[in-house]
Amino acid sequence: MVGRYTDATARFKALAHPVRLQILDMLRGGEVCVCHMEAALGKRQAYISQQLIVLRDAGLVESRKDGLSVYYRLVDEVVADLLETALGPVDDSAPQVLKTCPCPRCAEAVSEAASAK
Amino acid sequence: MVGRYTDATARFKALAHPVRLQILDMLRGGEVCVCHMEAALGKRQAYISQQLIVLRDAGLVESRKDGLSVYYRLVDEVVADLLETALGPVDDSAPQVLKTCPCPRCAEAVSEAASAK
DNA sequence: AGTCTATATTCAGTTTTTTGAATACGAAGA
DNA sequence: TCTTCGTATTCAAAAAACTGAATATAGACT
Repeated sequence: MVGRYTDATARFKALAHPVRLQILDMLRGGEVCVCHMEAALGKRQAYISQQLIVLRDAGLVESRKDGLSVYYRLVDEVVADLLETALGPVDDSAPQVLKTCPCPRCAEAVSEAASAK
Repeated sequence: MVGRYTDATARFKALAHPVRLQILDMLRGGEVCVCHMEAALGKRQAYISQQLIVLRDAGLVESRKDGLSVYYRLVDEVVADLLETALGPVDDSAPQVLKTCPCPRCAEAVSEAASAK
């Protein structure tokens, strides 16, 4: 009963940061690799990694390793609900594939688009 | 489009504090005066007032003056929704009337209970 | 093994937040 | 008007978070 507020506090604290919110917003559309975030946000990789650690320590995101890339995703529906309430509905107008992202997923999509020309 | 995350950040920042969360949780049951919070939380009045200012500046609560007392309430449903998601359903097991609260509302209720003996 | 690539961690300087003490303000009653 | 009561504000010291630079790690490829 005593940790009820401190748990929620830790969660909100992690949410209270514009870059971290932006990352979480990206994750609403599904899992995303770090290089993707780097390309999309225009921030240094080390910086993004730092914020991801904060998010993971707060129990908001989980990660999965696939080859060289690490993919992050939201932990559960509670997180998604908080984002929905705070940010509104998911905006999927942002591109899912980025030319400057080196991960296999993006590289493949980009080369396919090029050969389809 | 640019202030989208900074707005939400400010809101989360105000939420990211155990005492402020506890105050907001109280307000889920309806408006509450400052002296009530003082009695319920066991914190000094000045401290509570500080936290209320933070909550008001973040646009989470509003206040109403009635005689000597000031009553606070949640601003809108968005705030209530965030609390619902983060804290779970409203817990109305806590006493609405406190013997150590000097506001008219509580004083009256306490004296009634005494005379009903 | 050596190298490259994607990601993670450490560290220190700077800025921001937190907290408590002291004090100010405004309304109501004597 | 003087006092009391409930609430608000100011201030400074302590604690915490932010940010950027440098560096470490782990896996894949040659």
